[in-house]
Amino acid sequence: MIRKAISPESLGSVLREARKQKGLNQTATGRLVDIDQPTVSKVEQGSGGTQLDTIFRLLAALELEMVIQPRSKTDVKNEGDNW
Amino acid sequence: MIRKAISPESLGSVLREARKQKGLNQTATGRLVDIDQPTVSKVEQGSGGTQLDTIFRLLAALELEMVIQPRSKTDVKNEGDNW
DNA sequence: AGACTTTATGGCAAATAAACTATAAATCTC
DNA sequence: GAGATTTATAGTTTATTTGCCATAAAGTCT
Repeated sequence: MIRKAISPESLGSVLREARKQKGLNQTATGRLVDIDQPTVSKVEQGSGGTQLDTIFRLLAALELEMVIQPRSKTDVKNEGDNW
Repeated sequence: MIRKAISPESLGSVLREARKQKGLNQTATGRLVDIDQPTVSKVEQGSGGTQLDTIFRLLAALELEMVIQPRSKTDVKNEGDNW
């Protein structure tokens, strides 16, 4: 479960993973927060042109939150099965 | 130091705080990653229309990283001074 | 293989982000 | 309070996102 998002692509992967773990498809996810399926698809594929608002909408739909922190050079791996 | 970003507005605040702590102004920050000053201003004010790519550029300029995690209902406060 | 579900891609219209430049407004400094 | 720096706002232009609708492509299941 990758959680660190260092680019639109990796963020897209994180969102896709989270969505699947919730057993949702793109259509259902989008419907929760008024985003159409093609847009969800593009975000998950890592479109850097995605608008910030769309990201926060998706985070809400997937019950996720964003944390901003200093770059951890060391901490490369994600200690993690905690979700 | 708020680090949890739950909306474009709070993300803007986090970025502004981080920028100031690095002793940078909007012009200098933007120059690091090819974003003009007015755009930095808008992001810090919380424009939801900001593009994701612009956010990652700014995170890079400020040496920050984004982490996505399950929403923590409890963890309201930010245990703090570690940055 | 065939039917069904899910995801990806395309065109169109409306809305808007960002660069650029300029300038107004706010903030700091002496 | 004047002067300098920093931030906010505005107009114009270009490029792009998104919703909408349709459809193609890929994946799943019996």
